[in-house]
Amino acid sequence: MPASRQERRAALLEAADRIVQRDGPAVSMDSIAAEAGITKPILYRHFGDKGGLYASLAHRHTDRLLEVLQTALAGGGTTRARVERTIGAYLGYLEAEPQVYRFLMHSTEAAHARGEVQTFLRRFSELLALGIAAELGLPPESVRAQTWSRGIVGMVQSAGDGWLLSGSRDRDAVVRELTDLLWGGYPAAAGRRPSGRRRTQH
Amino acid sequence: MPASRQERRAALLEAADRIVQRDGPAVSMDSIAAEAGITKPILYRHFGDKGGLYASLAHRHTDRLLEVLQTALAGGGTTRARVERTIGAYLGYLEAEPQVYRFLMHSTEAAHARGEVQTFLRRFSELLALGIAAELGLPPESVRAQTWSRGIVGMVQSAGDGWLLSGSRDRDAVVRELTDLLWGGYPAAAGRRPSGRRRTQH
DNA sequence: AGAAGATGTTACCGCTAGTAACCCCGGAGA
DNA sequence: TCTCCGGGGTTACTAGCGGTAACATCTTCT
Repeated sequence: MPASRQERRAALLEAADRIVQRDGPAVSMDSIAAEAGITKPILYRHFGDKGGLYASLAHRHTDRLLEVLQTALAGGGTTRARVERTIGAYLGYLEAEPQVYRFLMHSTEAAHARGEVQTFLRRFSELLALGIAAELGLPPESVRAQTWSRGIVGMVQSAGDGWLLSGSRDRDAVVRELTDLLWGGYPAAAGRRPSGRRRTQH
Repeated sequence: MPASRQERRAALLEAADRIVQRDGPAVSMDSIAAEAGITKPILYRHFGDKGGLYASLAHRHTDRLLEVLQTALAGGGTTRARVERTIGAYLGYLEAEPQVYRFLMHSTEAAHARGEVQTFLRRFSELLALGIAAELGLPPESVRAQTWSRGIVGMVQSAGDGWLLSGSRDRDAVVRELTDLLWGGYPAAAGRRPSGRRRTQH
């Protein structure tokens, strides 16, 4: 029955995932073990500690998401098209798996998974920074590109969060709004208005 | 000795703050009580539970920060000047009190304070949304303004985080970079480059 | 067959959040 | 002066958690 070590581990993660989705992230190791049909020490043999388990759990999800985003970003088309596609992919993921997202981002008890999420954000951010730097003809280590990429990542993440919270309205509309924002929509719109104090600046 | 109930409470928060700054956020209620020179049940009489204490603790800081940001945002000057001033105020706060910031945002154990931080972000975001809507002549409940404001808040927060992490370089440079990003610096710079696939788009 | 090692279990430890029960002391009423 | 009473304080406890040591069992190689 024990199959290979890898499969066993995968089965355990599967069980852990199931019960976390059902009972929320504030779940005891005993419960997880029970759901998997085994007892605690086995979990510890496989994952070291609770942090390790949650990290593995988070890793599966973030890895998949990273791949999706990477693909969306690397595809063809204009810069704007690629940005829109990537933001859309991210929001699509949120829409498809909101409970996973909430587990990763907002679970108060799953602070252990935080590290994986940070790593994910950092990795994607670095990726994006390289893309931006290349596109702008800046050196790959350009701090400007890094600041921008971190900012963009945070922007999409935060806006996506709010979007998810306020009962998902049309996804594409949000994607377009965010892209507009990146494309200078804010000062442009303000400059166009009479109440705006100045015209387009630079 | 017990002074008024309010003062007592403030003194307790002061003590809690002290020990959290010193020993990190993963601190037991016993330690906090000891630092305050009393015992546990008193803490519970004042704050209900650990979550309540951490929430109060967070509230003091977020309230102060919110006021700072509100002031910076509401001041005079061009739109861009006000944005720059507000971002600068935020980064200045991070620079001045990094350990407080880390406690609020990244402490794994202080997940209890999370709620307060969320509230803070939401409140400021709503404030900003109103400002944006007014400036753009949109209705106050405009979802576009809301998406933008959430996005901008997240952008600054995330970029600030990265900035703090990578040994604070010049703050004003980061402020300018972020403002540039909001003012359409990304497509503008990309459009100017030969490697960009197209000219300014839109 | 028998040793070795993986796999699983029971039973425990130490620590933490949270609480019940008591204690002590200052003041009001007789 | 004695007594009652209420609020600030403490001790001592419970329940449940993460984590581990020690024991049992089943497989497999020689």
